[in-house]
Amino acid sequence: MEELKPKSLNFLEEIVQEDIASGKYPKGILTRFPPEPNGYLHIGHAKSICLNFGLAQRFGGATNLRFDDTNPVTEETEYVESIKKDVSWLGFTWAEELYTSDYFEDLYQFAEKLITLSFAYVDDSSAAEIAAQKGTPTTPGTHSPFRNRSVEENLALFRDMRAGKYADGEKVLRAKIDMAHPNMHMRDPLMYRIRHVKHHRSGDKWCIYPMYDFAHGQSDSIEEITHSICTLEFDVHRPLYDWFLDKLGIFPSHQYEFARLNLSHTVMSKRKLLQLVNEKVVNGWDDPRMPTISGLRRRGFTPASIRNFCERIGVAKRDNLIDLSLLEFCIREDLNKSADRVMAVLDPIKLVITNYPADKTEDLQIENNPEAEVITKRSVPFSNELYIEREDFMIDPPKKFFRLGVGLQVRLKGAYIVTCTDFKTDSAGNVTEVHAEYIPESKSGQDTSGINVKGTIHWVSVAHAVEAEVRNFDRLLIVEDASELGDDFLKFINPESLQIIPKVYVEPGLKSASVGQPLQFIRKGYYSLDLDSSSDKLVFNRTVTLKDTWAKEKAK
RNA sequence: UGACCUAUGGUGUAAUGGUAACACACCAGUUUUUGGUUCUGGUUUUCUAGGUUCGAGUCCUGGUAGGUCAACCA
Repeated sequence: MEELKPKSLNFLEEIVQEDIASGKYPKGILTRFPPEPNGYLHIGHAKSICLNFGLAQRFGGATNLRFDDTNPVTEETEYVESIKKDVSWLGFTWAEELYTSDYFEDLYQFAEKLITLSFAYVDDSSAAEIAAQKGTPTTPGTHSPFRNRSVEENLALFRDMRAGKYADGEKVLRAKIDMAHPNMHMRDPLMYRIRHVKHHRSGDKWCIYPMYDFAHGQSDSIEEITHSICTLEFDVHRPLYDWFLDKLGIFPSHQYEFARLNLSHTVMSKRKLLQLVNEKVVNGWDDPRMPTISGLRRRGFTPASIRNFCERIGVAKRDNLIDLSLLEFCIREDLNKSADRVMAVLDPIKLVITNYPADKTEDLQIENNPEAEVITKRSVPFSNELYIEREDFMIDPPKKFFRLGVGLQVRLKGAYIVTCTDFKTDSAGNVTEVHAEYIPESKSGQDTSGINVKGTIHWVSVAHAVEAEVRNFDRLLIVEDASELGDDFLKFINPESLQIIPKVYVEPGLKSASVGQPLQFIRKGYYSLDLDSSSDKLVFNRTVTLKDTWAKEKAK
C-alpha cells in the first residue's frame, strides 16, 4: 500500500534504502534479532525487535532469530522458550531460528585460520596479567610474553585447549592486533576461553567457548546478515568486528548502532530487573509492574500498542529518556477502540431508589463500546438497590460537581435519571446510604423527560453484583530517571505501584470474561482478567487509568 | 588527561544548504448518556564562539556538556 506523503526515514532506513538503491545487496536485506538466552525480554528489546523486523518488512527482506549463546554459564533453555513466545506475541515471524552454538565448529576453524595467518596466539597469562597488559585508555598496553609463539606451537596448544588438556583459565586464545591501539578492544582481545561447563545445547562437546567479539560478527557473516544493528555501547566494538571479517575474508556484514530505549519511572537493565525479582520487590518476571514483555502482556498491553509505541519513539543515536506517558497514550489509543465497556464499582456505597419497586428487576440493554464500528449491546440487571462509587456522592458538593448530592440529578449509565433526596450516616458521620428517586420517563434510549443532566455515573445492582479482586498498578518508581541511582533505585520504589482492592462489585456478565480480554471499567480505567483468576474468584489488573481531567480540576 | 559517539520545545523525533515541523505532555475551548472519546486553538525549540555561503539546525574549526570503552559477560 502506497502512502500519500512518504514518511521521513530514520537513519537506519536511509542506510538500507541507499544500499538497495546502489545494488549492494541484490539478494535483498537480512537482519537479525540476537538475544542472549539469559533472561526475559523487556520493552527495550521490543524496540530492537521492531527495528530489525520492521526494517526487513519495509524493504522486502527477512529477519533471523539468533540466540547468542556463547556463555554456557548463564544461558538456559527456559529463556529460549520465553524469548520465542515474546517475539511471536509481538507479532513477528522470523525466517530462521538459529543459535551461535551451532557455529561453534565454524568459529573454531576460523580461529585456526587466524592462528595460521599469525593473527592469533595462545596466551598462558592469567586474567589479572592480561588486564594489566591492556594498559589504560590513556596509556598503551604491553606485550604478553607469549605473544611471539610460532604458528605451529599456537596451533598445537589451541588443539590441546579444545581437547580439554587445560583447566579453566589456564590458557586463552588472543587476537594479535596492537597493544598500543587507542581503542581498547583492539589491544589483543580474547577470542576463546576455557570453560568446562555443560552448554544448554551443545552439552559437553566443547570446553572452549568463543567470546562475543569472536562470535557475533562471524555469525552475522555466516548467515549473510546485511545490516547488523545493535545498541550504542557496541560502537567501539565495530573496528574489531570489521577486523575479524576482513582478516577471515568472509561475507562483509556491517554493524550499525542506535541508542537504546530508556523509559521514565522504571529500570531496564537486566541486573536491576533481576534484583527486583530476587529481592521480591515484585512477584516475578511477569509482574505487571515490570517493563518486561511478559509483564506488559499480563498487565493487559496489546502487541499493537507496543509496536505503535516503538514506532512513535523513533530511533537515533542520542541518549534518550522516553516519558512513560507516551506508552500510556499508546495503550489507551488502542484499547479505546477495542475494549468493551463494563461497570465495576471499586469503592461501593449503596444507593436506594425509593420509588422503584423493591421486587422488580429490569434487564437493560447497554452499549458495549460507543467507538465500535458495529454497536453491540449486553444485558445488565437493574433494581432498586445499587452500588455506586463513594466518590460520586458529596454531602456538600462544590460548584462544578456533576454527580450526586441532595437535590442533584445524574443519569445512571444506561438506565434512568435519578434525583438525590437524602442520605444516611453512621455515628462517625460517614455516609452509609444514599437515597434517590428515579424518573420513569427518563429511561435510556426512550427518554421523554426532557431533562438534561451534566453527569452520568456507573452502578451495579446489589442483588446481582459479582465480587471480584482488583489490582491497581502504577509506575514502578517515584523518580523519572533511575540511571544515576545505582542500587539505590530500590529506595525509590513507588509504594502505590500495586494497590489491591480485595472486594469490588462488578456486573454479573463479567463472570464469563476471559484472561487477557481487554475491558474498560467505565470511568475507572482499562482492566483485564489476570491469570490468577479462577471460576470462583475474579481478579482484574488495571492496565492503565483513563485520563482524568476531573482529578486535575479537583486539585485546584 | 586518550579514542570514539552525541547535542533541535518539558519529552521524543523530523527538516538531507532554502519558511524549524510532527507526536506525547501541558493549557483553553468543543463534543459527549464515561469529567473517557472527538474536534479546534494555544504555550514552549536549533549547546556555544568563530568560519564557509546570497543563505547554516544542517558543512568546517575551536570550545562546552552528556555518553561509551580498560569482564576469561553479551
